[in-house]
Amino acid sequence: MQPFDWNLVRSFLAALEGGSLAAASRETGVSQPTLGRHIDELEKSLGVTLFERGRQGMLPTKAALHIAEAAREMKTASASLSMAAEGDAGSVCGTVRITASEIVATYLLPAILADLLRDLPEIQIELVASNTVENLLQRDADIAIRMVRPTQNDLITRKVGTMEMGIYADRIYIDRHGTVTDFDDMADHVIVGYDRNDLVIRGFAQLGFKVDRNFFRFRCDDQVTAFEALVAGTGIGFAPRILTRRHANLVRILPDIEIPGLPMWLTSHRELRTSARIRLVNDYIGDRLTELELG
Amino acid sequence: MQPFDWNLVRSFLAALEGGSLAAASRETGVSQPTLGRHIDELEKSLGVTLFERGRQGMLPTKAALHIAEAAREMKTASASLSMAAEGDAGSVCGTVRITASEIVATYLLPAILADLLRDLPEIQIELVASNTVENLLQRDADIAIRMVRPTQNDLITRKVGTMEMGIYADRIYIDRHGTVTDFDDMADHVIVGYDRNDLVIRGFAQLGFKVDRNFFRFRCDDQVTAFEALVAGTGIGFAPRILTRRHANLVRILPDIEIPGLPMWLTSHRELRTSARIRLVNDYIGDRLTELELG
DNA sequence: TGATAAGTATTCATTTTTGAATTAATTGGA
DNA sequence: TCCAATTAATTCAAAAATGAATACTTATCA
Repeated sequence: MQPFDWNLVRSFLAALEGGSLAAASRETGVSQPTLGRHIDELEKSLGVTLFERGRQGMLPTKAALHIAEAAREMKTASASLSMAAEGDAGSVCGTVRITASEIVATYLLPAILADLLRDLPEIQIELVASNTVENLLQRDADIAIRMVRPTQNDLITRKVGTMEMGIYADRIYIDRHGTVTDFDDMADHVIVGYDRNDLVIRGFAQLGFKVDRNFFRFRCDDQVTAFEALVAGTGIGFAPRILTRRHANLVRILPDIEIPGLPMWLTSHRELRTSARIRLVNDYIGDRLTELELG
Repeated sequence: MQPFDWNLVRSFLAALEGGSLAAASRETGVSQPTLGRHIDELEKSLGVTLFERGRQGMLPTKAALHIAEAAREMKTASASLSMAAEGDAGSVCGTVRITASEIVATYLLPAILADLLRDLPEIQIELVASNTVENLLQRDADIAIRMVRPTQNDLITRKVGTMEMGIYADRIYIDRHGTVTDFDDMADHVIVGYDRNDLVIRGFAQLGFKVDRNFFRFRCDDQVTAFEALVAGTGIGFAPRILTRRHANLVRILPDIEIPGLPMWLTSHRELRTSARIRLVNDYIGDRLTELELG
């Protein structure tokens, strides 16, 4: 059994995930002809057809999907390896890549990062605002701040507080449509909500209120946009209480309804704890987030 | 963070496990200058020194050992990948690599494999007689026959019988030294045993007889050599009963002492069961071993 | 139907990687 | 102390991999 060229696996994964050689080429920076040759070679050395090519992009065969799992394991292990090495390199200067939910990245982190950049002059920051859970094991980011506790192993997680939520509307909206004194009144109002995230719906279910998607008359994928819509007087909506303090015109509605708060988790790969640089940033952000008055 | 050349990891592992570039070169078939350059390049792209070179071979640094685990994971994943592909390729011709304990490989398998080679003409066999447990996950072999149940996950294991043991001596020895009627008599005799394997010692402990290494006056690393020594009349020893049938001059001693038998496990990687070729060989050997009169 | 866009394959000059041969350095033993 | 053996580094010509440019194929849509 002679081993195959491990680099071919990287090209294979890129093609599989990109859906086409062209996409993979854009993603990886490797030229499209090279990627094509890599796939050819991998197919030859494994004796298996991996893609039906042509038409529109490359269509993975069953064999390709079968192989994919092991290929991702290789990628994960390679990321572990470079992380382990990074720890040994142990330099404090360089880039740290952070991912956070849209709300946190937009409204909470900038102030903290501004101070961090001032206090740690050798460090550069990349901030990715995204609600999709990046894969820390494959090092899509060094540090993640999320509202759900990560399930992957080998991650170091620290709870940095709970974001208390409330129901709010802008005074403009209240003046125009009257206030809400009872939960049942809300059926007559414009409710602002997120399109994809069913967190709020489940939250209501916990409280005994049955609502579905149609409960929200104004829906929006983007949490930041939804919050700004709330501030602009579009309707009634749910918002982290810490954000509403900055807007004097936001009025709390039905303060008696207890909405479960969102826990905030700061996460990084265990290997990264051996990297002085990332540990530094991790601790800095963690401390600052913990200090915030989230209630 | 730009990714590094994954092939460098293979060279790194070879150098680490071989202990020198030259050894790694012999092992992998890659030339020694190339391996050296690979290590250089890996060190450069990880920013870490991996080996103190010179003196006698290459001395791994702490960083190298730190990285090694992830590197082995990559190797394991790559083996998984090629095994998965092999199943999809589904060809019946080719090589199957088998590892078995010395006794099994020497005395039991040859007859079986002779038939197998006749019945399955497209298949080639590599047989490794070794008491060290090879790593099936890294594909040191496709099929393993062992006296201990493998503990690794992702392995498919089948018990193919229990090798009953007995205490024997050749008639030559008996004639010269007299027979043994009581266990305590054995202290006056030459006992043949394996040097490293403490299985027999533990077996005695289970039976309530306390013996230590010095109990064996003739010790030998090699199980096959030990058995042949027994046959040649060197002394009294333990042997699988199935082997003693071939030697009419071997006399069973103290037949009332019940020695626990050795279970025999036939193992292969789960992915390999999807390979028609290996499944074929696995089942063939499994059936034939099961049919043996091991008692 | 033809224009367009998006994809894969091919060609070829350039760059990179490789191994055979050789050199240099170190170790262990007579 | 010198010799033999073993090791890593260097040199250089040959082989392999790469990307820019280009050709080819096929969906999509007016």
